[in-house]
This record gives sequence, structure tokens and C-alpha cells, in this order.
Amino acid sequence: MAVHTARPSARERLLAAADELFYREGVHVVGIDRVIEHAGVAKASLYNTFGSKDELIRAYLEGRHAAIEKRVTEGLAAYPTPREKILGVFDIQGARFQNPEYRGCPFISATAEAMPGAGSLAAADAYRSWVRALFADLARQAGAPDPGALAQQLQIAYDGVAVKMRMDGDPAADLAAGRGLAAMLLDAALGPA
Amino acid sequence: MAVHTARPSARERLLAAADELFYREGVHVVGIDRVIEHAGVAKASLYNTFGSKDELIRAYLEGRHAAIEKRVTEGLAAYPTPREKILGVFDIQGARFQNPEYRGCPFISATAEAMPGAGSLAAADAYRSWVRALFADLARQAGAPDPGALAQQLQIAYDGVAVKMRMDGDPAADLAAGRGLAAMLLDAALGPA
DNA sequence: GCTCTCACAGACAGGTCTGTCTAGTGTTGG
DNA sequence: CCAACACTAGACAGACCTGTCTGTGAGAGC
Repeated sequence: MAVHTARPSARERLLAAADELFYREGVHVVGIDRVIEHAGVAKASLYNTFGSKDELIRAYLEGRHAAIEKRVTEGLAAYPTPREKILGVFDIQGARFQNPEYRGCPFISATAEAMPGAGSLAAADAYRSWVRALFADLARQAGAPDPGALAQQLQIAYDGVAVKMRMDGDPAADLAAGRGLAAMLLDAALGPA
Repeated sequence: MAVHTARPSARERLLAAADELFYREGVHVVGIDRVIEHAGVAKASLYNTFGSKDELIRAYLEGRHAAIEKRVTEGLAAYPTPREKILGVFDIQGARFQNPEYRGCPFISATAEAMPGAGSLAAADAYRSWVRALFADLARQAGAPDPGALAQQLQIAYDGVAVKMRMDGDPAADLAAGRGLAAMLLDAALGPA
């Protein structure tokens, strides 16, 4: 590997540019030309590396998935019990609402107008399965009688608060509402804390 | 008014075509040419009537808003108490999940990649305010201590179930999960029924 | 030195997009 | 009969889209 001033590879710069532009403005609105210009990369490099815009979008979403999974997994280590970890997921994700760059869930936005077979749909499915499995696993550890059903409801709260935050944009109120919703679900499924 | 075979006006045919195509495939994906072809209308008629695609999108969403408001308002008459009316909103909207043409909330989809100032954003704001006011009004009638806060949480469940249904697509389970979530919120805010 | 790989720069093709404009048609009311 | 009106048909402009292609240059390994 290069020892001095290692300029990021074309692939890395493309992913960074795609992440920024696709998330801020949307995968349909942003064209290839803007991505390569922002990345300082030749068009041929994009097509050699990813093959198509659809694959670039998929890679962008997979990167988002990996970043969220890492942030949540590492953040949850600070919460002692399964029950607190579930609420912790809302806290960790809700902390992002304060960021004025927050634009809602990238998977919901990118797949809102996806055609059947689009790469964004596969990436979103994988992400949503991970969220559901995380909630179900924690619910099982917390002793929920039906961890799968509780996970479904937690995911509804998880999606709903992201949508509400994007469209209505009241960080403190939306985080509190989502967290409160999750707490009520836990009280109902597990008994009051 | 015409007595026989009154062919719908260009405006009506445009709105019908826009409603079908925009909802099924998305407002960004569907171009003007496809709308006018499907409506059997000249391009000039579209621009004389609506002025721009953005205004057509706004009119499409306003039509959706009016239809939902009518369906929900009329449907709620059958529910006796405010508490049952709140659950009724989920039942009435959830009934649409059975329809294989269901594609999620049109406002979430249309605004997912909207640029600031787009007509879709204004239409979505109006729609969301109506939903929130409806929930808040029913919550107040039901005796909730903080109707506004309860309405926010009900809206999170309302949005979340639409997203989950669009992306995961399990009509019976998603309706049950959303309705159960709303019922828990009511139990927590008002005491068990 | 020499080749091989990677990446840059940018022209180009072929298509689609929104929006404008001209010109013609049919109906209706006076 | 005729003028107003709403609509149709479609060419056109200008921009943008994705994806392909050619040619150039810089650095690494032999």
C-alpha cells in the first residue's frame, strides 16, 4: 500500500460522492454526471467499477446499511439489559435527527419509486431483515412471549418515526414520540419495567 | 350540461390518468408523454389546464387527499365511540392493504425525492395536518390527557404501517400489527378499555 | 527500458425529459 | 352565418439522461 498521501481510490471517491449526493437529493434526481464530477473520476471508471447506475445505487445503500449496523451494534454495548437495548436503538438512531443534514431513511427514499428488480429493493430488503432480526433477537432475550410479533411492531415505530421526522421535522418531539411508543410496546409485551 | 355520452373533460381525464400512473409507478418515473397518451389528451391541454407537471402532481395528491378524507370520514360514522373511531381509522385504511394495487402512501412516495418548493411538499403537508388534526380531535373527545402528543404517536403508527406494508407486504400481519399498536397507545393514554 | 494496469478526459450515440408553438377541428351560442 | 372556445395532433427546442468508446498519461513490476 502507498505510504505517503494515499489518495482514495476511484471506487472510494465514487462511493463517497454517491453517498453524499444520493442521500441529500435522491437517487433519481442525481445523474451520473454529477456523481463523477463530484468524485473527480472519469465516467469509464464508474462503469468499469460498478457496471451501471443501478449497481452504484445498490452499493451506496449497502454502505449505508453497514454504517448503520456498525453504529447501532457498537452503541448498544453501553446498554445493560435487552429491554434497554431496544430503547437504545431508538436513541442511537434518533440522535441523528439533530443533524440538519438528516433527510429520513435512505432506504425508504431510494425505493419509493423503484421499478421491480431494482438493486435498491434488494438492498432495502436486506437492511429491513437485519432490523427485524435485531429487534426479534433482543425481544427474545427480554423474554417476550412472541418476539417476532413484537419485532414487527417495533419496526413500524422505527419506520414511522423516520418518516415523521423527514416530513414534519421536529427532532426533539419526534424522538420522544418514537421512544415513548417503543416503551409502551415493551410495557405491554413484557409488563411494566 | 351534456345529456348523452358526456365524455369527461380533458381535465378529468388527465387527473384520472395521472392518478393511475403516478400512483402505480411514481411521479418521477412517469413522464408527461405517458400521462397524455393514457388520458387521450393533447399536450397543450395539459399545459393550458395545469401549467406544469409540478402542478399536475399537486392536483393528483390533492385528489388523493380528498378521496381519503371522504372515505375515512364516511367510514367513521359507523363507529360509536371516539376510541373506536381511532381504531377505525386503521381499519378503514388497512382495508386497502388487501388490494394488490396498493403501493403505499402516495404522499410518502411522491415527496421522497422532492426538491424544496415542490408542489408535492405543500400537498403532503396539508394531508399530514389533516391526519394529525383528526387524531387529535378524536383523542380529545376520548378524554386523552395530552391529545396532541397522542396524535403524534398515532401518526407514527399510521405512517409506519403504510411503509411496512409497502416494503414487506404482508397485509393481514401488517394491519394487525398497526391496529394492535394503536390499541396499546390508547390503553396507555386512556386506561384499558 | 518496457509492458501492464489503472485512471483521467471527454466526445459521442441514442434516447427521454419538460415545455412551447403552430395549425387544424368540432361544437356551441348568438 | 359566424365568432368564441376547447380541444387535438404533432413538430420542435434545449436540456439532460445512461452508457460506450477512443485516446492519453502516470506509476509499478520485471
